[in-house]
Amino acid sequence: MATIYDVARLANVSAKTVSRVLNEDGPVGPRTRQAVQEAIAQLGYVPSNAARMMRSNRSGLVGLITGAITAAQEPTHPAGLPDLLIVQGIQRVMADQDMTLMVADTGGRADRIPRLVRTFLEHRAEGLIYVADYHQRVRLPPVAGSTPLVLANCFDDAGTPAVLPDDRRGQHDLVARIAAAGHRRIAYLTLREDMVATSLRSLGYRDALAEAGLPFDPRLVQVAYLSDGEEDSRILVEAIDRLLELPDPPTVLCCGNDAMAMRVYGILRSRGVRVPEDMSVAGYDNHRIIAETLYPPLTTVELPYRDMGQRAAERLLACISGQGRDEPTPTLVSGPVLWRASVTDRPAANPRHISFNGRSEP
Amino acid sequence: MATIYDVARLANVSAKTVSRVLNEDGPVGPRTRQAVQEAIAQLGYVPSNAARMMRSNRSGLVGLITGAITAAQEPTHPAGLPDLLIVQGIQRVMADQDMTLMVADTGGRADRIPRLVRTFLEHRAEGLIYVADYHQRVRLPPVAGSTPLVLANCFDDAGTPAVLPDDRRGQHDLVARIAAAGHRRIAYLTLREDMVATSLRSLGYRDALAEAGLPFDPRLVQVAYLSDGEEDSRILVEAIDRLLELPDPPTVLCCGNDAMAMRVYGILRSRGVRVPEDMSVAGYDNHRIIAETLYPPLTTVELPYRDMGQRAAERLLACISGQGRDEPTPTLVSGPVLWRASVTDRPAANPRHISFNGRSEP
DNA sequence: CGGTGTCATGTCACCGATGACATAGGTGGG
DNA sequence: CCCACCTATGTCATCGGTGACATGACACCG
Repeated sequence: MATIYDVARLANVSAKTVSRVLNEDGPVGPRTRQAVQEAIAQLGYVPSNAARMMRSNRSGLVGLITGAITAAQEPTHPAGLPDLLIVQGIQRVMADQDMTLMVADTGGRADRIPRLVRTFLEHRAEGLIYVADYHQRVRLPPVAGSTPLVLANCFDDAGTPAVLPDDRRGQHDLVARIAAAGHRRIAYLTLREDMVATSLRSLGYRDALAEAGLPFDPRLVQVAYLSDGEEDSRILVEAIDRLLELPDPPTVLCCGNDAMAMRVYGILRSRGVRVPEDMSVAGYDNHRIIAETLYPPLTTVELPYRDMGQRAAERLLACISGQGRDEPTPTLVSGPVLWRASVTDRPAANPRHISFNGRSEP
Repeated sequence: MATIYDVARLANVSAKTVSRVLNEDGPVGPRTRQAVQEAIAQLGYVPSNAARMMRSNRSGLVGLITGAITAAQEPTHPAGLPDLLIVQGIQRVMADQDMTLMVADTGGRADRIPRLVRTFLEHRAEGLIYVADYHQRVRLPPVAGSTPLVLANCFDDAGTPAVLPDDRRGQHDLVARIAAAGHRRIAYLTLREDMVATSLRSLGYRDALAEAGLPFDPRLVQVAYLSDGEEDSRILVEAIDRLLELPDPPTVLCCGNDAMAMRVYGILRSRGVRVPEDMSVAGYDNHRIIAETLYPPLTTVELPYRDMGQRAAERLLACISGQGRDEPTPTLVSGPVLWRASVTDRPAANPRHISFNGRSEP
């Protein structure tokens, strides 16, 4: 690859003059500039960032560490790739700032993180972002040096700047909206209990009930986590059957995520329960391919991954420029409720108790 | 950040000796090595890749350009993010080779590509990969210099090395398997006709019919592309209704992708047609969150994105090392048929003609 | 006991760009 | 008319590593 000296020789000027043309530094005569630009074009010269960096000490690089890319293939996370939307949001902000994003993937193995961090430090990344695939607590090895770190979709105990989804508020907004639509018996099928999102959303659910003046009925809350295996839908089936058999059954099922809602559609149909005529269903995540393609389209809450990425990027840039005071408060990001046809606006006051028998259709 | 000279001073040796310890170059005395390592640890020293690169001329970087990350948000591509799996496959191979992947996103605007390429060249990336979000023909600006380029999920007219899904074979394998299961009337609901995948898969469909000794009936092939808008499901509904009204209706519907299959489930159910008892359904892509979560689970063809990424990465590495002769032949990658419960293994020989009336359930 | 390796380490130049400073004309004010 | 000043350009050192080569201290061999 051609160097600045090759250009200088071809244009019959000094390397410094070429540098001036490139960076619009000091004054350059019009015909000299012309000659230099022609030489650059002719040689296909592209300046070397490495050499530049040695003097300026600015790499223009930001490192991103995620388990997202690889984790998506693991059956552990059936939800798939939504966390990559975070990467998207980050990428966009960085591109606007002329920063280049370097992406590394843990391959699902946390023990690789130190090596990745080291690689980024070798490239003198100006900051690092760690993106988790779902809202969780993490414990990362300390980053050597003064390179700032921001956590996205996760947090730690060390007060590292973090950007998190506002699960409590999201579930609250959804349930509040559902209550406003006239529903009084609102069931909640939760994800695994040990997930951060589950406990936060449960709080949001109760917040909204209280605000709406509705009583909290523990029988309406069921843990119905589905991992990948098919047999696990048994848990979900049983949970739904229990709800349907209640003397005063719910008129709407809020699901832990959209994938669960999709299964719920199938299960309800196999019971002869129509969605939304007999039973409304709501999800969480706004996993669009599901929510928009299902029939009827699914009412859900946007999990604002892209916004979170954007906020994380902005927070990191603030840290890099040194302006951002290192407030340990996590940034909470909330998304809107997306009201679609899967939840009726005026539920029947007292829906008839629906009988069913096994999996056969009515 | 500490330099090699800081380490040298602290360890009372020359910088070169530190370099030797780091790279296990020439011989170093045991106590000297010890002292150097302690100094490195104490200072948290990390060597600068930029400085290293200036001499060795090896950056260890590979540039990846994609519209994937941003395009996923656009409503144009309801399929979402599967192409990111390609990135995943690439990432894995590169990590194994101690290469760092730099990812840039076009934000859906092709006019940004030259700038991104330039950035990568400034960083002296040793090779570039362009990843498209669906199988298509592209036209990229030429990459200045001798930096090799590989196309993934797309191809051009210039003979640039490319890695592509074997759509023809995939559809063939699926239809062949379905025919082997005893189906004789196999319908095909295609994606948009102008897509590369559509024409290739149509060929595969006909290949398989011919092999199985089944006649080709043009009435069984319907263009049923669904873009994002809801009203477009009308096209799909009409296509299905036409098929159901045939005097000799199909026993199985092959869909252009899994998302379409998901809609087909809903439409069939609204017609009182049971899946798979009355009608089998197959998809394409193995979009796992759909295929595995639907009830019944969806028979589909794996679109081997991850493999494609891997192959693209390997091909690029071959180009970089100069071994790989620049064969302009595209690499075709095929994925397996995933046989699940949505297609019956022994269809009724002559399924009764199913009557329906509008959207009401039976 | 001198020559010849080998080991352990140091010296120096160089990779490609740029900052600090120098220099050579031309221009205008006092 | 001379000097201060601006414009256009060049010179040189430097950033942080590493390759090429040098050096000093032993050890081994004939």
